[in-house]
Amino acid sequence: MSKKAPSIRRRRESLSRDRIIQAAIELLDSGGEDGLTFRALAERLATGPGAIYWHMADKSDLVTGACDTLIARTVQDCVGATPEATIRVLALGMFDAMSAHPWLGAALASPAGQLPIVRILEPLGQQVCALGIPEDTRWAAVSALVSYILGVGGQNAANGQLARTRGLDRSEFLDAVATMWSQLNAREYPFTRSLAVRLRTHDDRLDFLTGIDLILRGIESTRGS
Amino acid sequence: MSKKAPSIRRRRESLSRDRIIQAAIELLDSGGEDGLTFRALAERLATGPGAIYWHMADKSDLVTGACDTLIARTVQDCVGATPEATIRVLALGMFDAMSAHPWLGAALASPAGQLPIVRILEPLGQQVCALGIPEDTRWAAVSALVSYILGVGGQNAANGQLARTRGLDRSEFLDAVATMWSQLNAREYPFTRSLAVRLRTHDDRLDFLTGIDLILRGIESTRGS
DNA sequence: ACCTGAACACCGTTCAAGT
DNA sequence: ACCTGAACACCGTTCAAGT
Repeated sequence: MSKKAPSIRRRRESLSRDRIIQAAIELLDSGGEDGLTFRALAERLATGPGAIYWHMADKSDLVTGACDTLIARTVQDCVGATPEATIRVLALGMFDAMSAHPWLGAALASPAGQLPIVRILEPLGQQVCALGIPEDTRWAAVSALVSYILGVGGQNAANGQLARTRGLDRSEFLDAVATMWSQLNAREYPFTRSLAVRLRTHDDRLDFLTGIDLILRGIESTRGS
Repeated sequence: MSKKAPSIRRRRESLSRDRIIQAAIELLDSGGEDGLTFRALAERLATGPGAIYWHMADKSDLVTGACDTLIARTVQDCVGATPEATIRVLALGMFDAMSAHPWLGAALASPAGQLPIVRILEPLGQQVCALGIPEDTRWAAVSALVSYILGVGGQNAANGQLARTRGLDRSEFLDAVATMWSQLNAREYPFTRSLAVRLRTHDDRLDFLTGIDLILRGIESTRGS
């Protein structure tokens, strides 16, 4: 995008880690986890599978790079008026990123995602410190936030992948799950059945935020002790 | 194990869904997620890959069955003196199951895990109801608990898989992570660096329980509102 | 230094053929 | 009804060979 070389044919730019990772993200976005293949990636980059191995160690390196790029983008410039507000913004940013890239939740839960997770662990930890939480409960607070965010993300990813496999859109899928739940044995599964109704109308994003607020309240209640 | 046919050679019991799932669990336990293969499974059951397809729909069916069997075992007979105590027992049971079967966390976060998750959703939901939480915040409460449990499980699974790949035992692995964290840029990653020390000595199970208690306190603080 | 593409050792899944 | 095992269409990864 620089203006230095105005009308050079940019079709044959040489391969680079960044270009490869960008192409990997596009493949993941359009085809899910199974869509990322060395052969498909090579084709998209107009080269052979072997060329990619010159720049990337292996498939795990590819996934780590994709996660890292997206999380870095999500986390930058997240600020709110208070520590609580910033935590909410960070959490919502992750939620939205995982919604926009349904493979992200699963990838972060894989070994390849462990390094990128540090990028979200750090700012959350800083905000928890800013909340004035005593040192011995800081880890529990941050761990609860991170695990909750990743847990919700993983669930969304799994549901999205399930829906895609069956060729359903979001509301069709929710309807299918709701129907399945409402057919569960009434004596064994009263609670899950009672959720079935709620499922069709609920707002994922709002529910997610409610969960964050719940954890924040739990965190703040430890401040005095 | 019945006594009906005392000395029949039990080597050639015919295939069944249960026997296949049991073998699948053993394979997953010993070889991780990559260890479960139709060919390896067939060999262990002294048959061909095709035979398994007579009893199971596909690999996803295999994984769902394995998760379902383990969760059902974990959840049964979980009772405590109070709803809070029961929730703790349920959560710890899941934590221990995911520690004993390191592939379980990842499997539950995959599409194949969505059905088995209902088995843990239900008793948690029932206990949250028993806590007297108003209906409109029940879902947030249960969702926070389930997501947290699955999130922690997923992280443990990812770490375990990473450690296994590099042939490290638990303390060697923690040491490696702690070292990596302590080498992060001091200005960008002060919080993560401060965790590095703690990491070598912390108790996963205890930290997990602290997180559960944190969420429980958050839940209880909504009871009045 | 960087790329090519055939080849290797695997997968999940299918299916004609057997009993 | 249940099982066999060869065959198909893929994978990730390697590596001699090119430029």
